[in-house]
Amino acid sequence: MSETSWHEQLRAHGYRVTPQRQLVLEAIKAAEHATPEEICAKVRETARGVNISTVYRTLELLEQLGLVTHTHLGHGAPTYHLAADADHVHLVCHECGEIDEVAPELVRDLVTRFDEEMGFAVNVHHLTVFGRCRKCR
Amino acid sequence: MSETSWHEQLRAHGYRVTPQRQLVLEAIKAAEHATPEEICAKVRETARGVNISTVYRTLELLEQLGLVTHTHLGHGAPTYHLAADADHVHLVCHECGEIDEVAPELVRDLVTRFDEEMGFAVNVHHLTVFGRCRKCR
DNA sequence: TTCTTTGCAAATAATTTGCAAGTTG
DNA sequence: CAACTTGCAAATTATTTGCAAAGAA
Repeated sequence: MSETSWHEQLRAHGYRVTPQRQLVLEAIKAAEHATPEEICAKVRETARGVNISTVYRTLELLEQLGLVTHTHLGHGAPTYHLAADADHVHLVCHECGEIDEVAPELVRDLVTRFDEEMGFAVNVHHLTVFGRCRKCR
Repeated sequence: MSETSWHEQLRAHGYRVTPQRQLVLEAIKAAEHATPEEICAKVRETARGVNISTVYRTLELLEQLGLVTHTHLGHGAPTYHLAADADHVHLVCHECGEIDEVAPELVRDLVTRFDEEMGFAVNVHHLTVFGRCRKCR
């Protein structure tokens, strides 16, 4: 997504472009699997701080606009990604906690099947599959 | 699972059979998709109360013994099931929140594929697939 | 200038923990 | 009775909300 594209996407919906929103989006770009708290910390490293509640509000907004997505990799806080980078499925090992990312092709049949057999459109970006990895079996 | 079987399973691991543990297990049996808070409330309906921290500790124990499992059906608290009843995959609609359960056969190919291609053993009980249901598309 | 957004502090929700008192085997 | 469990209250963690001040268009 280009630099200006999301500016316009915000404005088109009556929202404003603010430094805080830019900083949060850049932090998400820079970090894979960042929780709200981590995003907040990351922003503080490089610039003036952004309040944690602003982070929450910004994430909600960016997700609603389709710029970012989130998934749950465990018990704690959800993790956010750029929607453009999110085209993968997460594998999480219950045992060692390792997180792996695999191509969405691996679940293509599943998506097709759910669609055809029950009219359910799977959100692949949100999909996290738990189990036991090769090393921990 | 028989009445005595889990008693022995507890004892075999050095744990004790207590009324609280029985009540929690029965509440899970009676309710589908119960959160810790709901389990606590359910127990209070029918008998002397059980403290919420006891519920948490009991759930952790029962899960560790393989008697119950949990999954995440949304942002809030996780939901627990009897492991014996948990042989299904959850579908959750982002839009209307409806929760559906489908047979694990629908994901059998996925399980096989992850196993063969990456040595990853999928925990089907924990699997929740988010998306958009027929009505909300 | 007008309407949106932010920061801050306080409110909620979801868990977890320490510890003395109660219970099981 | 010794070891395990529970209840209770307090501490944590994650998230949300109200509101006045600051900022974008």
